[in-house]
Amino acid sequence: MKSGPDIALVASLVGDPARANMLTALMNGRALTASELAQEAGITPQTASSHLAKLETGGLVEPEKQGRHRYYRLTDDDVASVLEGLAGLAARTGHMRVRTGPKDPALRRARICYDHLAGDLGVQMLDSLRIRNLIRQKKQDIELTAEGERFLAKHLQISRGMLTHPRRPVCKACLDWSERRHHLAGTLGAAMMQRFAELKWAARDTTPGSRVVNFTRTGEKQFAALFGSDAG
Amino acid sequence: MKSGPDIALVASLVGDPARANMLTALMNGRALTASELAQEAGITPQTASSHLAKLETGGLVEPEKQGRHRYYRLTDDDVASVLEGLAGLAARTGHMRVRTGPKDPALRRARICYDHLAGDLGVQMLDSLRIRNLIRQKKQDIELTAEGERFLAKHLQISRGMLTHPRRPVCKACLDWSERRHHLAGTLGAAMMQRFAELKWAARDTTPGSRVVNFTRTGEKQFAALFGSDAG
DNA sequence: TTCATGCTTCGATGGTAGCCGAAGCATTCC
DNA sequence: GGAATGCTTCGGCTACCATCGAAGCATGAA
Repeated sequence: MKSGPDIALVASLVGDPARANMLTALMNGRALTASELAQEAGITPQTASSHLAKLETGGLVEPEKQGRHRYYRLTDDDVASVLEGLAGLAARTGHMRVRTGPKDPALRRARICYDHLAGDLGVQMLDSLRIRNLIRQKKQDIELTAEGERFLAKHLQISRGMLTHPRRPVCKACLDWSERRHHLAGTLGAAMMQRFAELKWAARDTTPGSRVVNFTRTGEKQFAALFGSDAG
Repeated sequence: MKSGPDIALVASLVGDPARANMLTALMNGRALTASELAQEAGITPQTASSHLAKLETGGLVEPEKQGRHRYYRLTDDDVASVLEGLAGLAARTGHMRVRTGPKDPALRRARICYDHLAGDLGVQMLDSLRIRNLIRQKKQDIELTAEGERFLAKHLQISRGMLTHPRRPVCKACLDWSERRHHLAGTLGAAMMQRFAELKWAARDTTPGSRVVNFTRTGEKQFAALFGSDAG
């Protein structure tokens, strides 16, 4: 009767609390074992196994066998993007998973979204790039300008060649759930986040499962110098 | 301990097939009544009422009372965007929602879309009108040409004056889910469908809740003469 | 008023899916 | 080899929720 993609099937996968917790845990881009995901969701391994099998056939996660462990990761950042979108819808109705904890402000300020920077600083960065014509954005589509290439090479030692990937766009807009605006995804978003880490500007929170990104004092300065509202 | 929006709550709303069908029906941006949505989802009004209440508190749809009808529309395009994202994920796993039934071929051929003709014949009709310059189409916007007015008056006894409506456009392109192309909506689309019925060219299927439109033998001939690929 | 239509609430039912205990493979370590 | 770990499969239990019939409001028509 109806045709078109079966969104109910995918949505119901995310719709279960246990699976949703697993997926959210995977949003930091790292692969986790089945046991870790079980613990994250607060269920027994056998139940988790069932859930993970469903997520796998649904194409949301991908397994990687390693010894007697089975590591799972999100299939790609498209999945992450949809999850962030859902988070955005949930956020504005005020429905949070649990009461806002002490880490919440930090999470809103800077966090990992799959493999790129999200939160206040992530949005701010994309804004800055756009305003200074380093990228050109048409709704969801973003492309790097010649100026942008020079900027990246000069300040972050990122060359255009590093960013090419057979199945992933260089730039992509990802909707930020805490800011309700876009931040930068794609290989460029990933490369920049990686560079921030390498330069010791920022580091992921050490507590396992956390998505918080902590900026160092100097990192924050450097970041502000490049992408601050009064930069350029 | 967990923070962040409760994505499971929102996702589970979309995860139910009936609700997903309703939401997909609302994807064209138009508001539909509760009954229409019930019919779209293939459920009874009382079940639909329950679903719509949930969708409303979940912030996915917004009601608008009008007389004794209750029109629902998607809250905004953020919701639509997330639904598209989910559709994208579902599409690449090859999971389509195809409920094959005995009526299915008939439904694909000709059916009611709100109050106008949809399906293969609906798309064919719009194509024919466009090719013969009876209408002028710019993406979603369609306008009737002078030739078109003459054509309608001559062959279907439809005058321009019958089509004016305070809140509804004369012509509009409506995306056809079975053909994935546009068919004709608006007051003209409705008037033409009504005329087909009056002329006994076609009639809606008698089974309640069905959207199938059955063409009579002579009706099919007349329709083909006007809008067939070799017509004009 | 009386009737019809559109929608909602209530109550009961049934199917489905999440959940865990127990057992079964697979891999690694001793 | 045997033991331990990580994960999966199987079976049965339970809880939830979609579903519909019947009845109750609200609005509009006659």
